[in-house]
Amino acid sequence: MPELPDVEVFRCYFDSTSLHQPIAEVALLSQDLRQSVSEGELGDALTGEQFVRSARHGKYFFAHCSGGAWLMLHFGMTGYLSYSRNSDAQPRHTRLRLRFENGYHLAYACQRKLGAILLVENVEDFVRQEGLGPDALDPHLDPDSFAQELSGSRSTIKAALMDQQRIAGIGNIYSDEILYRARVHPAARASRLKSQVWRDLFEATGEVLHTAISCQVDPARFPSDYLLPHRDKEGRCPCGGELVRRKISGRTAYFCPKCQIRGAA
DNA sequence: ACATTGACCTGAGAGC
DNA sequence: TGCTCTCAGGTCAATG
Repeated sequence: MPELPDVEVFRCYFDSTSLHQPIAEVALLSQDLRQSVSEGELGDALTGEQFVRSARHGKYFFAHCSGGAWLMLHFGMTGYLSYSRNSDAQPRHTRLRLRFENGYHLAYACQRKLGAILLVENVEDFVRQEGLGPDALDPHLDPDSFAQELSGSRSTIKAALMDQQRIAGIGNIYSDEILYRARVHPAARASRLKSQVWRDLFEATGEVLHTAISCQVDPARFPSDYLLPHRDKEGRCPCGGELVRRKISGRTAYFCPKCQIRGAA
């Protein structure tokens, strides 16, 4: 699940629960995530310290610790955070648990082990090392640089939007929504799109991601003319037509062939 | 050098 | 009920 809007909602949840609280204990319950530090390293960096602020780049979450280190969490396909009073109320697939001195726990849960837990020295270096593109909601991102980043791809526009090295934060779900709002066919070749299409895609990206965050990524709260509430096998496009479900660039895409004709072959 | 494919991991849901 | 099969919103190594 977790794409940029999901991670931003996690970040706000973290800020409202876990900032400025002394950390009493660190428990790493699985070491076999996609990437992980050891429990010892985590304990050394976090125990007795507190989180002073958080950050996000694309789908990556960072928490700055008073000792100087940043805790980096990536949520893979199934990760989330949960803050609770009792450790027995913790989620089933908790991989990391922090106990604060106030008695509450913050759990990082990840059913499939495709997430990551790392310690990094600073966010900018990490982003550079990973080769991540600008965050999709970076206020410095403008329509021209957006178009330039993506039009260099020889792939489909859907794959280009999901390429974290070009623009960071967009995954399978929100690429579908952005393409739907901009009325662009997901299999359109990125290199062939016209400048007006790029402007509409840029605008749709900001609108879709901001809307998803303000809806707390709850599909029931999305505007009804969005694709997401209808994005399932039986779903129909708000225009009344049938949605197509098809693998495009290796991922399952949902789209309306009547509405999304721009760039179609 | 670039894009595409399959593997990674676990569990839910469909179909028999 | 229980078994097998397919699929899932992310990434990365291997392949073309």
